[in-house]
Amino acid sequence: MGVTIAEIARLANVSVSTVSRALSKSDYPLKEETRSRILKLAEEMGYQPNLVARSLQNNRSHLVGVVVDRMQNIFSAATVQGIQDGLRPAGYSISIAYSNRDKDLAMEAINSFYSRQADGIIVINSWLHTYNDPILSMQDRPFVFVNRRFDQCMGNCVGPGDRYGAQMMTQHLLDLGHRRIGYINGLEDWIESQNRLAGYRDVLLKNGLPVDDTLVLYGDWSVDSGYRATQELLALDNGSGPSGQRPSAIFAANDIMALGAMYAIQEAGLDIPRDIAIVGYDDRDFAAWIRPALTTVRMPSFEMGEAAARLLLQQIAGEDLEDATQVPGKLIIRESCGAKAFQEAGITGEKI
Amino acid sequence: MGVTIAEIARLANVSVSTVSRALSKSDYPLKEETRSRILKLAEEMGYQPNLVARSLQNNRSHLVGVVVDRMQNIFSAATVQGIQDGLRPAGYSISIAYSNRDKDLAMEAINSFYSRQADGIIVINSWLHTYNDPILSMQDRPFVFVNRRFDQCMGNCVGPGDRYGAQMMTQHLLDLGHRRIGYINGLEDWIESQNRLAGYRDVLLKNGLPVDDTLVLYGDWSVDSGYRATQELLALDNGSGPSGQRPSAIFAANDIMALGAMYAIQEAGLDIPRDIAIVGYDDRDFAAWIRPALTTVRMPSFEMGEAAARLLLQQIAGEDLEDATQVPGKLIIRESCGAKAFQEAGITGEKI
DNA sequence: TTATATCAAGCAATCGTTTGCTGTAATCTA
DNA sequence: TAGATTACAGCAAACGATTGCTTGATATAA
Repeated sequence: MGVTIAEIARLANVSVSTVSRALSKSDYPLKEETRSRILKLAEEMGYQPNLVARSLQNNRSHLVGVVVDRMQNIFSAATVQGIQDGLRPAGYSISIAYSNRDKDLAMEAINSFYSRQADGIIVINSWLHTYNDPILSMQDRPFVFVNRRFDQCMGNCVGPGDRYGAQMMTQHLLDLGHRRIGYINGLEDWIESQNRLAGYRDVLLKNGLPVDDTLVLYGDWSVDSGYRATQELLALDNGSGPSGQRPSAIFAANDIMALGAMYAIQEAGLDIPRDIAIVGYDDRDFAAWIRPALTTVRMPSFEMGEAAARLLLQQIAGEDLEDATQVPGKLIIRESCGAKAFQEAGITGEKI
Repeated sequence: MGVTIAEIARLANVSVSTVSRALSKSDYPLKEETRSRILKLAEEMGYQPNLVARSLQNNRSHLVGVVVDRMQNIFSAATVQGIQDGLRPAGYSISIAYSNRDKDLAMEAINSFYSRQADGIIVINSWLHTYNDPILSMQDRPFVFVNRRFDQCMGNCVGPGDRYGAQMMTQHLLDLGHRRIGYINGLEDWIESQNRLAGYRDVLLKNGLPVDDTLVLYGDWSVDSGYRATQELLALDNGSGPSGQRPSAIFAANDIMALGAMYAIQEAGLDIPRDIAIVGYDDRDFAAWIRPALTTVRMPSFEMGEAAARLLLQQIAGEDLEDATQVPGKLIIRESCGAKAFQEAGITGEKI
């Protein structure tokens, strides 16, 4: 199909080796005239190297396989973008396949990548909770896990700093003067739920505040579950002393439940954030669009992708890491937490 | 790295050709004993064919390159999922690169795919309105454009049936009894805006209704622009006869502006859908989460991906199409249009 | 029994590049 | 001027799989 170095060699009256070296070995001793003649010819003929042939020869495909659960997963998508940005400067392309959270499909994808001689594999894994088969088959080649940590391969893992993110957010609410903060967690067995709840607890304890279990409820990540949990929190207002009082702020473990919480609050005739503040986690696109705009923690999906690319490149270069990489999220302050009103009232960041 | 057919051949005491044929040429005359012995050995040794070597030999990479604008574009992501689903059964993998809406980056991606000997290329092109360079460079090989049509290559294009989608939605509103329907369009020079507006007009005209230009406003796809346009539409209510009356329904050309419209309506103390119905376009995830849930038209992103895969496979097989492929969207009826209340009131689908 | 068809499996070229080794001319050193 | 370097460029063997052609053995037909 395309132009080959053999054709260039014929037209330039040199051997294929000379063309090959003119094109890629800039340090090889070649007469300047010869080299430039070949380069010019290649340019004119529109030569594009055949990466397949090159791969076969050097045993380096410059291809990285990426496994995601679903393409539409917005977090995975951002991570893929980060991976690509991190890999492109090094001349790597990516091939992608989705697992649909199915172990067999994931295995199939990984095998297919290896058949294509991928130099490494990145698994964006928001679902595998235990370390098993797919990983075993990767052991001897460069690979990175994004989103899950496994003790057996800490150095190959990149995770979001969920605990740290929840700490930031909780501290932010404390700084705004809140002392009773409701927490709506996600499904109990998700690692995200555990880490975020831990971050919330960390900060309360550090500040000498009680962790009141009546303020911690569980949802299933859905709008409805956030709505119902909030109704429960609002019903706490039974006037029987501070411990029974409803919270002045609610921290939902994701934006979707936070949205449900907002509906419950508005339905109760209360104002956000004046009567009650509400914050979420993830920073999905709608968080900026709803009113009041949602204060939240941005998942560092893109940055995790960049980190994964770095890590993989290091492995390919032969270096190995000991510890897992944690990428911190970012506090996104909008309207629903009341920080703006707070600032406009001329109050500084001091606790009230 | 991996097991090669040469190693299998040595252990099986046969030549590499025999192994190759046992593994892939099921119709080649081989003694059954030999074949099964080789197959068993390959299985035991964990043989995985080297697709790079195979590609070099048969001049078929079974790889398809996909160019998207951004990975995070939720529509592109769904299309990629569809492409993968359509391509997998045929044994194709995909490589992906993003263009960031930059022509040079897109060209770079396309060239890189060709360097890798991709058997075809799919460009998910929700951005470039004219795109000559890449088209020219792809002319001689299989390729498909998703989301944009080009006269030079109609048969290689897959588009969403935006006009049809807007027709469906407008008809739906008419069926619910609405006669004055406000329309908030997107940016005027976007092809989406033009097609959707055309669909809205089609149905009004077909039903003998006037197309009142005071009811057609333009936004820039943002929440705010939908909000402002709706305020204008509400201000129409000046009591100076029917032509000055505010609409009883508003059709926004995307869900995001529809969200802004909702805020304007709620702020005016009106109820959705009782006082005024509001519908959108796209079916973004939040459309199902907001209250009232948004009636909208689902973009057939996934289905366009499947269609693109089919089209590409046909081209690879040597068939060529004449006409562009249109994939129709789907009407998603939720709460904001009032259809449910309508049905619950026992009214059938007849026009009032 | 001889000529012919059929079955099984091997030989070797090929795909496009890379690279170790070799060969030859030009240049340098003593 | 002889011998040793250096500078350029070609030969040919890889990389792993596929496949047209050939060969030898066996079965069938005349």
